[in-house]
This record gives sequence, structure tokens and C-alpha cells, in this order.
Amino acid sequence: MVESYSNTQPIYLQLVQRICRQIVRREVQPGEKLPSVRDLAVQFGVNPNTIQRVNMELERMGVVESRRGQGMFVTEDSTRLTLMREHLKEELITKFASEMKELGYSEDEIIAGIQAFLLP
Amino acid sequence: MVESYSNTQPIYLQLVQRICRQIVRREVQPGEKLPSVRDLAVQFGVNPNTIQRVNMELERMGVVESRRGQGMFVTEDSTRLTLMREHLKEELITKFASEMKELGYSEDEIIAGIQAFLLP
Amino acid sequence: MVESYSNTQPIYLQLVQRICRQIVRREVQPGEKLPSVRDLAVQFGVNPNTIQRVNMELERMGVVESRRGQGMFVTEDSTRLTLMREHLKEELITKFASEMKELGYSEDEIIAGIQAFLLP
Amino acid sequence: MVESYSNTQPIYLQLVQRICRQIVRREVQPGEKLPSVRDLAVQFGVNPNTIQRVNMELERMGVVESRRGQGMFVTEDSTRLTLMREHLKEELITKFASEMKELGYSEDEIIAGIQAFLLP
DNA sequence: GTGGTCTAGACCACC
DNA sequence: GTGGTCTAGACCACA
Repeated sequence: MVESYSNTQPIYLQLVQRICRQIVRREVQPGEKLPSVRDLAVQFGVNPNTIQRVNMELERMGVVESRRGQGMFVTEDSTRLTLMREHLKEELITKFASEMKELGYSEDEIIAGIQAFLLP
Repeated sequence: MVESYSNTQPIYLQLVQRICRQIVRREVQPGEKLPSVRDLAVQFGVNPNTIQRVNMELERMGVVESRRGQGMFVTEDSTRLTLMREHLKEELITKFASEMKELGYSEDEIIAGIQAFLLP
Repeated sequence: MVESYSNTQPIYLQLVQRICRQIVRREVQPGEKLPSVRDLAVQFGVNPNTIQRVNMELERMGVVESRRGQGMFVTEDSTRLTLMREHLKEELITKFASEMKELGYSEDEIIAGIQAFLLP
Repeated sequence: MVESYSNTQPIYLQLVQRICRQIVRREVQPGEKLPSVRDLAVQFGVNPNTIQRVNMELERMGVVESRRGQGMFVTEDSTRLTLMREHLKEELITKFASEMKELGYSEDEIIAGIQAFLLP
């Protein structure tokens, strides 16, 4: 797989975000094993160390746990995952809404804009 | 003034964003003179080099113009400023909405969240 | 049996510690037979290799002995076990006390903390 | 400086612990600048990457903050540091006391042992 | 085979 | 000068 990365954000954070989302969206199931570090490195076209760092970060976030000599597994605690989903949602909304408010956009303006974007 | 800066984004970009917003919100009026590089550096507690870079960026964006020997001035072209406001709005909304969509949140969920946040 | 293991310490050492404690506390009596490698592997949910390693370690420490074709047995030398208990105690205390001292905690502070914890 | 490292624990964790203790004990003052990554690497005889990782960890713990292009600084929030000291104390005591209790040592036995060790 | 640590050395953006 | 990221490649312990 050929991948391209934004310049402004470190690759490892982009990958963290990406995998985290797959997990939050349940594209990978709780308890499921992730590909090995080396495989992911090939898949994403980066150095194994970079993947290692991604895994560290994901583990610290609690979405993944490493089992020595076996691999990395999506945490089985699915309530935790739904909680994270809620948390993520709230965080994104709060950040967005406060920013828009600070810039002086009205509620109607904002909501209209979003609806316009989300229309099929 | 004591300031704290996020670690992930360069200080100069944070300042660009900050000043840009003041202009968009018309806290600084079109045609108004910005403080000198030296003053801004003191005010924000950063190196004058950093302010130089901020000014360069702001000029490149077209929100300020430098008048030789006089200083930096907010552009007087106020239609340009309203355009920028629109552009900024659309950019932020698009980024936000596409991200939320990608994460699998429903339109209702998103709008309800925003309204909840914007309530008094 | 479902078990969880700390990430920083090897599973086999955690098991060594665990079994060793059972012996020191006389939950398993001197001369008693330990379950077979296979059974322990099932019981702890680990690979039989890991149990082998645990047994090797326990034998090296002198708390169990293997009798060919019969299995692993807790050593019958009970003075050895009491000695081990003393040794373990001293080791743990020394490690703890020197660490606390190094961190600059006073004797009173330490003892008060322990008593507070050990209260009913 | 020549340093030796325990085999069982990663070097970077040993350094984290070591520096963290210096900070908690106020051997380095709040707000003080740590030596540069490269200098520390030389001082401890390890690779700069290892120091980098140490700093990451220290920053995540909140005892240190990195200022871009300037260096790593001990956090100025000294109440946070005292809080950490208390937290660390409690953690160490709890871990120790529960372990001793689990092993069946009496309170008197434990306290006597500690006092014996701490005697001049 | 797996993840984890470490080194060597490069390059970058920031100040 | 500073910290931060990334690569390449080695070695280790664990299962």
C-alpha cells in the first residue's frame, strides 16, 4: 500500500489517529489481533520503529494492549471503546464550537454550513 | 504578558491564527496599524524573529500590508476581509464535518452536540 | 482461569514469585506435589514452555525439587523454607527502606504510612 | 561520567526514575533548565534517542516541559511536584505493605525491620 | 514468530 | 543552539 502523509503532523500521530478511528468505528473488533509491527511497517511504508511508537501511544490510550510474544490486541473492554467514542465526539465538538463562537459565527450560520456539507 | 503555547503547533502559527482572528472579528479595524515587531515580541514573550515570521505570513495571506518605514497595517480592503471570514468559516466547517462523518457520527448527533455546547 | 499479567515483568517471573509465595506462606506444604506442567499451563493460561522455565527457576532457588518421572515437589527441608522466608523479608525491607530513604522520606513518615495502610 | 545499568529494567526507565527523583527531592529546582538532550546523552553514556524518550516520559508525567528550541525545563508548578512526592510515597508504601501483608509478615516484624535498616 | 529496547546517524522546524 | 521525528539495522526476551 502506498501512503502519503501530511507534512505538518508527525507520521506516527497520523497513524495513531487512523488506527484509533478504525477501532472506534469497530472496523476492527474488540479482542482482535492487529497485524505485527513488521507487517504494519510494510503496509504503511514506514520504519518498524515508527509503528512501535504508534503502538505505544495506542496502548497508553487504552485502546490496545500488547501481549508479549503474541502481538497487539484491540482491548476487549468494549464499554471503554464506546466511552472513548463519546469522549472523542465531545472533544471534537467542543473544540470546533468554541472556535467558531470565538470567531463570531452565529449558531444558525454554523449549523446551516454543516447541513449543507452533509447533504448527499 | 505570560503566555502558554501548545506543543504540537509552532508558536508562529499560533500567533498568526490569533492575530488573524482579531482582524476577522474586527477587533482591529481595517487600516489600523499593528504594534511594532519589537513591541509584539515583548507582548507575546517571544523572539522578534518569530514575530517577523508571523508578519511575513500575515502579509502573504493578504490581511496586513507593510509600509516601508511605517510598520504593518491591517488591509483596508474590507470586502477582502469579509471574504476571508467566509472562507475561514467554510474551511473550518468542512474540516470538522468531514472528520465527524468519517468517524461515523450521525448528523443529528453532531448538531445536537453543537447546540448543547452553544446553549447559554 | 483468566489471568492478567503486568507488562513490565516477564510472565514466568511473575509465576515464580506467585508460587514461591504460596510455598513461603505454607499454602502448599513441604513435600507436597505440584500439579503437572501441563495442568499448570492450563491453569495459568500460558504455554507449557513457560511453566518449564518457572520450574527450572524454582528448582534453582531450592524451593522445589524434581523427582524423575514423578513430578515437582516442594522441598521437605522446612528450615530452608523458614530461612527463605527471612531472607525474602530482609530483601524486601532493604529494597523498600533504601528507596524511601533515597527519596528523602523521614522514618516517621514511612512508618506512619505503613501503619495507616495496615489498619483494619 | 561512567554509568552502569540494571539488566532487568530498560535504561530509559532507570533514567526516568533517576531524574524524577532528583526533581522530587528538589535537587533541581522548579523552572530550572535541564541539560540538553545531547549533553545528557554524553553524561549518561547513552544514545540521544534514549534521552529523548526519557524526556517524553517525564513530560507525560508532568514533571518537565519542553520549550521548543530552548530546552527541557522542570515544571514551575511546585504544588504539583509536592503532590507527586506524596503520591509517590503513598504508591510505594501501599505496594510494599500489601506485598508484605500478603506474604504473611506481621506489622511488628515489618516495622522492626525497617527501623533496624534505617538506624545510623 | 512476537513486541521492546537501543544505537547510529540523518534531517527538520523552531528560537 | 534546541527538541522532535524518522530510518536502518541490531539485539533481546518472551511465547
